[in-house]
Amino acid sequence: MPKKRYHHGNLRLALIEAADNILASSGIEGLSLRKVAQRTGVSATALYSHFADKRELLAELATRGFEQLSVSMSEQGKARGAGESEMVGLARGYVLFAINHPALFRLMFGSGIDDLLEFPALVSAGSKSYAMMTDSLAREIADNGSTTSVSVSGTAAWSMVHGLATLINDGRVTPHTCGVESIDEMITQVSGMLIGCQCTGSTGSS
Amino acid sequence: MPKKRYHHGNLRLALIEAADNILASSGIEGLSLRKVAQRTGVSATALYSHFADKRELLAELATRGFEQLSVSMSEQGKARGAGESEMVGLARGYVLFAINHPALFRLMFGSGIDDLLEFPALVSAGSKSYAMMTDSLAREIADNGSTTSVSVSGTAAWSMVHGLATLINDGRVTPHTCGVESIDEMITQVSGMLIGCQCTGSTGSS
DNA sequence: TGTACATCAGTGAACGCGCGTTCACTGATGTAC
DNA sequence: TGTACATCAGTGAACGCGCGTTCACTGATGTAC
Repeated sequence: MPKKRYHHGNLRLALIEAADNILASSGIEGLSLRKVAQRTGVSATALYSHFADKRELLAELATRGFEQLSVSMSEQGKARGAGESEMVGLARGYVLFAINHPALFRLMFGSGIDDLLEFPALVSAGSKSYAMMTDSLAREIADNGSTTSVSVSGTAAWSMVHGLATLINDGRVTPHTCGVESIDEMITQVSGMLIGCQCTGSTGSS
Repeated sequence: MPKKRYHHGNLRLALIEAADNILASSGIEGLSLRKVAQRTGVSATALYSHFADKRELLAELATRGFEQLSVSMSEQGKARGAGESEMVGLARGYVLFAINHPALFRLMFGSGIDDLLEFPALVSAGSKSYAMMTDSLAREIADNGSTTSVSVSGTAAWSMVHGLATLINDGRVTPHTCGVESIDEMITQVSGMLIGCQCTGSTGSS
């Protein structure tokens, strides 16, 4: 590929990757179209041949983020240690993705994109991680004969995992506050409590 | 109090309240000093007699937010239903605060303020909610003779409650996806699983 | 009680900045013949 | 194989905007005497 051509070749992909890098290093508020263009070595407006506007670029980033999240979850789900439930593996994949891509994770879940319902690919990619968790959980529950409903357990599991990821990224919990040695141990210990949850159910009566 | 005076009387408080209203209605990205001044009926720069810069105002908002959060938790902790553990009450107070003040909640935990360690009042107010949870949890655990460490249980509990609040605010879970009738039932059901967690501990061996 | 004066809360014009987006354009490319 | 031409990716100047912050200032206030 020669050094300088008028046509880029695959500008769309190059723009996405540049945006991804800027997002990772400067956060969502540091991500401007002008910086994306500059890093790609292209005029500030070349981007409009590939995206309608900024929101469309952000939606693309978020969609790809959800795909990476699913990959991370299923990888860790397969690679889990002996005696660990699949749920713990998925949880580890979820949290590891979040702490390796904090700004992207924030973009995916935060209100960074106004009307995300306008982007069906984003919505469906987003649902996939939840489905992976609840499917796995349904299997565990069936094995255990628990009485707790899958949808409540699924919400609780997703909440715990998502909350842990968020609190770590925001610096609110650390291995030190959790009384363990490493982030990895924190993930394992906390997500290990998930199975305990759906075995015993709530102690609240009423 | 006469209608128009050169000196406001309590401009600092009025600015904080205006900022709070704008935050609630327009979100963090819609909150500018000029709008705060305009809503307060004061020149754009009057604010600088009371705050060093925008960050200081945001830090004040977040600090007050944490104080409100603590109040909500202890109120709901006291008002909990018969048979419910204190933990469930605290969790309900936490989530209700979050969904009643979504933008403020995001400011408090998100990375909206650059160097929040510079604001000791904010840091200590922020720690209080966590302490309330872990203290309550420590009491429950002592009652139950569980073997799980308080710090791991505390992290797990906070994670679940914080995650639920966040996912509700981001529109990722709803009563419908959770298979229940109302937000309130969702809070009760999900946070009710907390006690189950610290009773049984992890099933993971290793 | 009346006056002089220091204090400082609030003013208003102005600054420089980076932003997303528009517009008419230019030039490289691939295809039809 | 060579040429004409339609396509459209990428250009560059310009737009209007709202922003945080600065600066020298003004005028209300409370206090000392």
